[in-house]
Parts: sequence; structure tokens; C-alpha cells
Amino acid sequence: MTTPPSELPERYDPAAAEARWQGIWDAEKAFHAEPVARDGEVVVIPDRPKAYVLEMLPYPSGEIHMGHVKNYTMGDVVAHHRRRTGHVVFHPMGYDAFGLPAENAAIRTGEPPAEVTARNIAAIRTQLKRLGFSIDWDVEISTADPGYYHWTQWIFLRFLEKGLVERREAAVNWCPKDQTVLANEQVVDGLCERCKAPVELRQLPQWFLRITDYAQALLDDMDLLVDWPERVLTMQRNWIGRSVGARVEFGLDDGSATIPVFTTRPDTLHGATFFLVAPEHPMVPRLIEGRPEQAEVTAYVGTAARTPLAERSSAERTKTGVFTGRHVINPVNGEPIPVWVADYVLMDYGTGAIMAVPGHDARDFQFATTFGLPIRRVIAEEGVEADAPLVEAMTDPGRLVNSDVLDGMAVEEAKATMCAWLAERDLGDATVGFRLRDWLISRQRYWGAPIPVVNCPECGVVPVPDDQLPVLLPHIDDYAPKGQSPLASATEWLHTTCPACGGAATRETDTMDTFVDSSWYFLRYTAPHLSNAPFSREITDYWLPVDQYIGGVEHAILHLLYARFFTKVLHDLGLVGTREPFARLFTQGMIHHQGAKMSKSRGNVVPPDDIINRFGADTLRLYILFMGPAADDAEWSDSGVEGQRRFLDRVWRLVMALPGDGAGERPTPDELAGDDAALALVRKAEATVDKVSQDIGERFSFHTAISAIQELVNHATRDAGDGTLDTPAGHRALHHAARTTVSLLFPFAPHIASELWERMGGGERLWEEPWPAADPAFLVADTVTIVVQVNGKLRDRIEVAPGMADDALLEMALALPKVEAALGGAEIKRKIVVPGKLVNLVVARP
RNA sequence: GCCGGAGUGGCGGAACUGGUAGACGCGGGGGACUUAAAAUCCCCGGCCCUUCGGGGCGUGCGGGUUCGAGUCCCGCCUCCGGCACCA
Repeated sequence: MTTPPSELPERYDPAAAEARWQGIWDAEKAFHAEPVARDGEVVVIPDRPKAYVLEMLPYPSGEIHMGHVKNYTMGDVVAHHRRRTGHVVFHPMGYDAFGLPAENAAIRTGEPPAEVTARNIAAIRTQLKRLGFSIDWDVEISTADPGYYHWTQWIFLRFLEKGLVERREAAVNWCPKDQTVLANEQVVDGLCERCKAPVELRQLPQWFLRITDYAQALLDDMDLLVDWPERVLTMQRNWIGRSVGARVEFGLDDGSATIPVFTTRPDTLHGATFFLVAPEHPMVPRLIEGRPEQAEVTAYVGTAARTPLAERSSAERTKTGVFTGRHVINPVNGEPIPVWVADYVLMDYGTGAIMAVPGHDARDFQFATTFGLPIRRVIAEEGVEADAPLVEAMTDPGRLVNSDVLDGMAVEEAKATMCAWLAERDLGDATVGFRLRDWLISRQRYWGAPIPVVNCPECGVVPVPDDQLPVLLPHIDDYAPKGQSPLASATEWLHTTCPACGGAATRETDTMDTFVDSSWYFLRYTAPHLSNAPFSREITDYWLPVDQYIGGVEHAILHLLYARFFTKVLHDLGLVGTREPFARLFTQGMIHHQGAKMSKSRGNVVPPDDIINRFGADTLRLYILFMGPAADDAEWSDSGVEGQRRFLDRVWRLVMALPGDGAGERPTPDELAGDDAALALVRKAEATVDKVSQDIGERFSFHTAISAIQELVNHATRDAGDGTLDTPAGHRALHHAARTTVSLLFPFAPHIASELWERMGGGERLWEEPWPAADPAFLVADTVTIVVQVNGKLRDRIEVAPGMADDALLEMALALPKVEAALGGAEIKRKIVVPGKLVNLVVARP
């Protein structure tokens, strides 16, 4: 659409109206909610029901995109609806402001990240305000503010006290381009999620949060997440990867030590013919010390360390390994089996060592075949000989063979029996393994919350005392990565005294993963300026859990798992009352354009500001929700946007052309009696109220809510145009339909709705007008359409009064000429009557 | 391979509990208004056949249950997402 909005007065002018209403809402603090924790204030907890409506906070890149528009518009519709249905609505906004992009800009331009970020936040805020969201701007936060990261550090120290923080040397994912360590979650297909450089493994001292301690709780409490999408729960389950099995101790041949393994198949222990340890296994140097194999094994370990992660973890790759010259004793039969080092064994899963059962594990089978190691059958299918040779690993169910006391048992029985057998002899026990790894939170970067500890040559790692928080980011001149944190170059900041002994010490120079910041932000909104605590228990107990959380499915694992973990720990520390942060979650689909995800590199981005400039914010809000089911991906269409603008213009014209009389309350059925068109329109309005309320309140089905409003507007416009409503009752019906339309439209298109509401004499404060409730008297129709079928095929329809007796319906149906023709004189074998719906006549098929 | 989700007109989609398939919107065709255009309004759009009354077929494919299936069951196919050398 290239034509500028007409200057004609009857045309709606979004620019003027939107600016005006945004000004009114701002001045009135229309969307501020209490309670919020403030220094020295007594808290009053409301007795009305609350609704905490939250959308995932944006990273302040400086520009919002259509995904943000969709996310925040959905949240805004829900917030408006809850507000007008009697809830105290908390609807805050903030910025996930630490992170690499601002730092990378600093490396390029030398401008401090804090300044880049402040400018970007201001730009984002302006764009969000242009969309007219009902956000409580009084509680806005930025995770990069010292007032915020003070408490991120404080929470870190609580984790430290609870033993949930660990500093350890570990093989970590290292991105050579970003010069930093990555969390497992940030490595995708062996590449850095951010810059796509191949990730390397490095042994470095790093900081971890022990999320694995909460693996089981994270699984168990999914029961509390009744309104989470199934696929998100599945993704988290896959990620946590619980498997039930056993820990089994294998003694070294010289009796000097035992090496534990984790296996999910303790039933196959008699089939273990060799033993594998990971190259990084701490026992490796001891195993080969002074042996002829030492040189070869050491070389293999070195090669494994240099092999890129993606290659090493590829299932297609041929198995490699090297014999250590040593043996361990299989505890079930005393048999010595050879110990090999193989890089398909992962040090950070299970115990870093496995028993190899080539007969019943595909990977072990391949290894045995490659290196000529024995393969033993211990399970046989029905009708297969116990010693039948295996040409591939047999992983199907069957009966145990060649397994002593287990012989003849089914797999499940054998597992249980073996676990009991091992436990009795103190050789192992039933246990559970998780795929989930501890969360690596240290980053060798500047723009993050400094890890609040001091490294003292005498005392080791010493936490910074609470009263010395926050550990502020120092000013530095050069942000370029050098393999260690740029913070190390701030010498004055770096050198400090040990809080424990007072001697010379240095500060920790690593900063925290930004996912730490965003793991608790939903709590800080309730106390954005509180200076002596991160939040107040009394107030978080009122607001939490978040009633409706909305965001992109790309956060299904990372952010949502971390935030759940944080909430559980804070709960166990007695700091919050809830075990889960987000009671209901909605994950939205992405907006595509020209067949692909919108991205700068593809050049297919449609900037929201452009659309607002051309059509107004209301049109954009309406269109983004009308595109399709909110959970699905949707394809951007310029002409689709125009369609929604046309709709708003139609609403505008409907209201502006309302007759001078007829305004007022909803007419009663009696007042409309005898005026069919007026009655039908009021019925339509009431049905629309019902439909829209359900679609917003229960179904998250915004596109059908909008179509329902469009149907009402079409109905009213049509009847208003052709004179059918040119009666006193008709005018009242028309006014009621228009008022209902505007009221229902408000959550989607708040500016034009407010403007029209005011022009209809409703005043300024539509945001707090009670949500309409349908009058049930109008929801029962005075006629219903009965479908008449013959053998299940539609033949005719009849209009009858509701509640007509079955016999009467049948009689009418049988009298229909079309039905008579379809029956063709055949005998009716069965008559089905569904009251209010249909009649189905069943005859013998010719 | 394992787990989860989805397949409906030219397009996005609707049909919520088994009961009128295609609401609403986009695009398309025709018409009114206009000097013309834009805007607006009206009409027509699943496919095939038709003597213009209507008839047949139709929701990825093949079966089944049922008076009746887009919806339920069984078996496939395709697409999307997650996990995957995790012992």
C-alpha cells in the first residue's frame, strides 16, 4: 500500500491517537501494580487474585524484531484480559543486558559496553512504548546494572555456601574465535552456537553450578507444570536423559584398586569380554606406569585430546582404541578381561569407564570386531541356541543364557536379580545415570557479572563478604580477548586483600554466563530497587509463580531449565516459597519471511517500526496475532497486514456512523421482541463475547478471537448499511454491537479501541472497564438448524424452534421432498435424532 | 535409532465434546460508484459432472469402529522439532 492515509476526517489517524493514548497511560501509571518491595516500606498484600504475566526479557540489541512484537503482544492481550477480569496484574519488562554483542562492539570501537548497552536499552524501550504495551514501567530492570548484579553475585555466594558451586579443572568446550569457554548447551553440532567456529576441548580450571544435584527434582517437578507444552517437557526430559542401571566395581588385576562402571544392562555382565576407559580417565597414567604400552597409550590420549569434539562424538566414526596391557576382574565370574583406552568412552558421563558387552551393544560389537576381541552371547531370542554366533549386536528382548544363576530369566528380571546379587557382595548397586552435565558458568569475558571471589595464595578461594558486594566491573581500556578475561588487565582492581587473612590476593577475573542473570530476573521485578536484599519473601510469595510465561521455544532447554534449577535452590534455601517459577508456559512460533526465518544476513527482515509508521501499532499487533495459531511458525505477508488495517478502518466507520439515538445499556430480550434483525445482532454480540473470552482466557487462540470480532463487525456493518436496523430497537442493537466490538478489541488494538470508546462517551479508562460478560438469555437461539441426513449424507436442512420433540422433527424431516427423493421409497431401518443438531435416516443400501 | 508435534481450497487457517468441512483473512474473478484511479460497497470462488432441479467425489495413504469420522482405533507415508558413540 503506497497511498498515504487520506486527510478525510472519517479516516482513523493512528499516529496521533497512539501517541495521545500512550501519553495518557504513562501519566496515569495505568499499568502499575502493587505490591513491590521497597526499602523501609510496610507491605500490604492485596486480597484480590493476582496474575503475573511475563514474557521473556529481550536482549537489548537496539532493535526489536517481529518475534518480540508477537511475544509481547500475546502477553499484553493476556494482561489486559486478566486486568479487566478482576485480577491484580503484574506485567513487567527488563533487559538481559550482559553478553557478547556489546562486548564485541566494544572490541571494534573501543566504546565501553556499558555505554553501548545503555543506548540500546533506550532504543528498545522507545520501540516497545510505540507498540503501546501495558507494561509496568516502574519496575523495569537491567541485568547489567550494579543494583541487579549485586544480587546475582549474592545468590552465587549462597550457592557457594550450599556446596552447589565447584571450581575444577575440566575438559571444557573452548571457542577459539570468541576466546571463551562455552556451556554444553551452547555447543550445537560441535560448533559454537554464536559464531559457528568449531569447538575445541581444553583442560582448564572452571566454575560450575551443580545442576546435576537437581536432575531428579527437575524431572519430578514436571508434574507441577501441567500447562507446559508437551514438546518442551520432552526436550527437557531428553536433555536430562535419565537412565536406570547399576554401578559395578571391577577390581584391577593386581588388586591395587577398583574401577567403577555405570551400565544400564547389568543383566549382561556375564557377556563383558573387555573393559574400556576414557582417555581422560584419571586411572590411565597409573595403569600404564612403566609398562611397555606406556608410550603408545600416552600418544593415543594426546591424539584424543586434540580431536575436535564434533568428530570425536560422531557415531559413524570407526572405533579407535589402544590396549593398556592391564586387566580387570569381572566380579560375576572372576574372569580377567583386558583394559583398553577408547575415545568413544566419555569421561563426563557415568564413571568414565565401561564394561564392554559386544554381544549386546552395537558400539562394543564394532570395537570387538575391529580389534579381534571375543564376543559372547548372553541373551537368546525364543528358539535360538544359547551358543548361536552373533553377526551383530543383539539388543532385542530374550532369555538370559551363559549367565549362571540368571539363565532362563527375562531381561528385566535378570537386571533386578543382578543388582541384588551385586549389592549383597558389596560389588555394586542399582543406580541412576543422567545425561545432564553440571553447568559451566565461568566466561573469560568482560561484560558479565564478576564472580565474587578472591584467590588467596594462603587461603585459596575466598568468597567476597556480602557487605563488600557488588564486585563492580572495573574500567578497562582494551576489551580484546587474550585467552583470559580482559578483567585481568585492570591491575588496580585485580590486586586486593584476602577477606580471610588480609594478605595480598587477586580477584577472580572470570565473569558469569548471562544465563545466570536471567535465571532469577522474574524475582527481582518484585523488588527492583530494594537495596538490602534481592527480593522480599513476603512479596514473591504473593506474585510467584508466574501465572503465564511466554517466549520462544529456542529457550526450551537452556533458560527454562536454568530458571527452574535456580528456583528450586532458592526454595531449598528458604528464600522463595515456590519450587517452580513458571506455572504455565506458552511457546510461540517464529515469524518467517520469504520462506525463511527473518535475519539480517538474509536481508528479509521487516522492521516493526516501518509497519507502525505505515499502518499504526494496532494494525501490527492485530496482524501478528491473526497470522495463525500463536504456537506455530507463520509467514509474513504485507497484504495480510493491509487486511487488518482495512478491518480497523471498518470498525472506525461503524462507530463513527452510529445513529444519534440508541446509546446506553445492553437492551433486554423484551425490548427487542419482534425486531428480528436487532435481536440477531445482539445475539451475535453476546456470542462473540463468549467466544473471545474463551479464546483469550482459556485457549490462547488469538487468531480465532480476532476472526470472531471480525464476524461481529461484518454482521453489524452489513445490517447497518442496508437499513434493516433502522428502528429504535435496531439502533440500540447497533450501539450495543459497536460498544461490544470496541471493548473486545481493546486488548488487541488498545489505541483505536480507547479512542472509539471515548468518542462513544465511555471515558478514558477502558483499561479498567470490566470485561464484558455475555447475557445467557441471548446465547440460546430462538431457532436452530437441523441437518437432515439419509445414510449419513446431508440432504436438507430445517429451521425449527429449539427443544422440538424428536417425533415432530422426524415427521418434518420425512415430509421434505429432497429427503423423500433420497429415500426412494426404501424401508427406513433406523432413525437417529440428535436434539438440536440433526436427523439421520438409515435405509438399506440399494 | 529413540522421543515429541503436524499433514484440510491458490495461500494462512476454522471446525473446541464424533454430528452442516472450508468460518475469518489474503490472493483471484465479476459488478456498482468515479472523467479516471484510489478508497468503499455488492456478488462469485474445493474438485468433477449436470437436462441447472441437482448428483458424485473430497481433510497425506490403506484399512477399521460407528447411523455418522478432519476428529476415535490399527498399519503406513511425508514434513518439522528435540536427543543420539550417554554405556
